[in-house]
Amino acid sequence: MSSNLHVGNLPFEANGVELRSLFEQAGTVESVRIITDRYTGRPKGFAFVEMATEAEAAKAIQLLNGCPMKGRNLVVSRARQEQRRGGGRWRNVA
DNA sequence: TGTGAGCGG
Repeated sequence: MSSNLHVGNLPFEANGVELRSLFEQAGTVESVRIITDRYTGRPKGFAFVEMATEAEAAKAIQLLNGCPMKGRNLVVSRARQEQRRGGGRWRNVA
């Protein structure tokens, strides 16, 4: 049970450790994943932060959304539907 | 490297 957060406007100078530390101020961070291009290996400039609960996720949004980080302000919002990492395809659709 | 959506363990 966790709530995924989409973090945009992420400075390329930021690391998952810094992001995690930031989000831990809002609650329990399950995991932090910085998105990088799988084909070029370049950072896409945004990340996903998994919070323990929806309440902490909401708190993280209020605390870290628009928060200045390394000269850039973060954009924290709820992640989209998680049907992206389902292995590339939905489950066996009838 | 910028308004973006994750494929790894």
